Amino acid sequence: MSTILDVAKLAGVSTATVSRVINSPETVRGGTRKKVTRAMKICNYKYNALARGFVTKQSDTIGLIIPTINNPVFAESTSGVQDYADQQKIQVILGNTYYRNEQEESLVQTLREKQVDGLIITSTNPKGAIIKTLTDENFPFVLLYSTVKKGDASAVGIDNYQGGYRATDHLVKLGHERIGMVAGSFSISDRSFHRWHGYRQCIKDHGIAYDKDLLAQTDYSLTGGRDSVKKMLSYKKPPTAVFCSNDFLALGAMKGARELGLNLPQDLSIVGFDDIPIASYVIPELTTIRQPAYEMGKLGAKLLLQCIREQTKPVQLMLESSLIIRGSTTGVPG
Amino acid sequence: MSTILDVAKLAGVSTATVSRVINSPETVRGGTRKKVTRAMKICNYKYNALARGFVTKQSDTIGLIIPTINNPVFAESTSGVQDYADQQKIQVILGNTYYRNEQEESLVQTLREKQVDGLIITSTNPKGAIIKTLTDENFPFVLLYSTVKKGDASAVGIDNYQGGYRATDHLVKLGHERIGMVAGSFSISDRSFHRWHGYRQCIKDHGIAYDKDLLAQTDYSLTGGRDSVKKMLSYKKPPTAVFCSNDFLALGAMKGARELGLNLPQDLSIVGFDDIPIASYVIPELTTIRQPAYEMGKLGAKLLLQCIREQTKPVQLMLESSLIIRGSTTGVPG
DNA sequence: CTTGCATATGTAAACGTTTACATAAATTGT
DNA sequence: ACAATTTATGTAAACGTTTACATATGCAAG
Repeated sequence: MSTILDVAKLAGVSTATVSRVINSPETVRGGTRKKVTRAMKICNYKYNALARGFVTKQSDTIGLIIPTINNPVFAESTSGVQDYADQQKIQVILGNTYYRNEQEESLVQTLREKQVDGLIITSTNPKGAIIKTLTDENFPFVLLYSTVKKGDASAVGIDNYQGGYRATDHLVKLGHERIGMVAGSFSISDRSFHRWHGYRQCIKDHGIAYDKDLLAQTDYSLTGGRDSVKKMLSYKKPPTAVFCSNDFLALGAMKGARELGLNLPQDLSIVGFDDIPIASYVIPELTTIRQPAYEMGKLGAKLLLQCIREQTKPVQLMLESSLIIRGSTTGVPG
Repeated sequence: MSTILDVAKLAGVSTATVSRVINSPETVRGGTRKKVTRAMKICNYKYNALARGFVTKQSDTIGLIIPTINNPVFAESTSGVQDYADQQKIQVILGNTYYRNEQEESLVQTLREKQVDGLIITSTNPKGAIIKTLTDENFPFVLLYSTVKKGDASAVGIDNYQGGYRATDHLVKLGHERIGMVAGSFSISDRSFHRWHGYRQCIKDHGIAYDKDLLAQTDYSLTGGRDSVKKMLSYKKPPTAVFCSNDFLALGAMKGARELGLNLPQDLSIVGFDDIPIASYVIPELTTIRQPAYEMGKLGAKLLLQCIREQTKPVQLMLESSLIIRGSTTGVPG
């Protein structure tokens, strides 16, 4: 592979000049520029961005750490991050934690060794040591799907408590009193925990007694949703509605309910969370809390680059989520 | 940030020794090793993998280029790639082309400048100039979701023709004679084209006349599927079954049909392609051609690393796909 | 104790850029 | 045509590792 030096020799100029035609062509006279570009063609010169990163100490690369790319909501925000990064000529290294903290830790370390300029993290434990170290060492990063409203880490997220409250409120208003919740494991995601808080507060506010049997914690999967709901429906006093802390769980719940012979939504109302694209394409269409995943990713990337380039102060952005009422929820029977 | 040199000074050894305790600790005596690790702690030494990559000329990074991470089937193979890479201590830079050839080209270039060790590409145009250049310059890469059975590029894929044939055959065997196809645009994906070939050959083999009005080409999306099928169903002689060239299209078709008041599957049988996770969670459950996306990704990554490390000859791997019969297909009415 | 050998450590160049600074060349005004 | 100024180009060091090679150290056998 040929280097800048080869090009320089061939063109009869110095390496500095070649570097200049690459990075600021307007500063080199037309004639020389032509000589140089011609020389580059001739020796099929390929720029080495790694070498550049090495000297300038910026790699023009950021790391994106998410639980799993297989959840459409994370895929969506990943697109947002990538699109913004692409526009800014930045590359994105993607890593999945599968909700495992050690994996998150090792990813952070590896990516930092790779000299990424910053990190966007959907953390499994935003209050934990990993994030704290990052903050202490003043490494640029932003939290995505964050639950924090303030602090010394930049973050973008939605109000999960509010989301949970709204979802539950919708069910209560429809007349439901036995409302179950199928949540992602709290130990794995504080988002789920906040959503549950909203749920709990809402039923309390409406004078409905809390029944801990109506809370299931499971992994964020279709099967998790299905199995949890089936168990719940087997109780002597089954719920007439369930709030699921993401759409996968909700879709799974739909299936579980049907496998038990229920009609939807008459026999069971279901609310999801996220509003993944497929949510409006199933029957009944899924009532859900929409969160602006793509925008979140885009904004997160924007914030990170700001933080990298201008050393901005940490900010926490709370985006609006909204209840999308579709066909999967209806009044309580009878 | 401290460097190897700082550590070396502090420990009273040479940089070479420090480098050795990092890369091959067994070659340095216990005492020195301890001095060094202690010094590393003290100055909070952080390894610089970029600098390493610069000198060793390998970045331990590969690029993964896909049409869009928002299609679950690509998300699935991406997981496969990442899991294998992770296991091999390799990072993955992800890029979306959104089925645009120029985007593919610019991604390939940028990633090569970033000195990725190799590329995994789900190409929009595997016979085009981009791939040819890569081959000519002997750059390590493997094609994913490839349609090619042989050639001088490594590739892994399935037999899309066979998939299309099987899907159609299933419908024919059920008694359908007016079978539509909702395909992804041929100009954008030769996979879709191969699937259509299978479809065409199959109906021919069964003596069914080909009706070009029963072919829709659209973008690979839920709305694309919905709109195409609605148009088709508005014909004087509408199809009684449709084969969709991916599951998103099929799910969209389901919705479209229902919006027209049809009952599924009685009024319209639908076959998809991919078997994305949600396919078995909708009602009716989607009959589809399953392709082993995760395995494909994993295998692609494995192949690529082999190619990088051992300069292996190009190989083409054809994985098995299979027809998964579920509830979305049934006999022709009457 | 030596000698010889194996093993551990040190030396210094190399990797391909960028960039501060120095110098040379072109341009302007007189 | 010359000085003064502006603009273009060259020089060389720096970035943080690795690694071939040279040297030093430890150890075993005589």
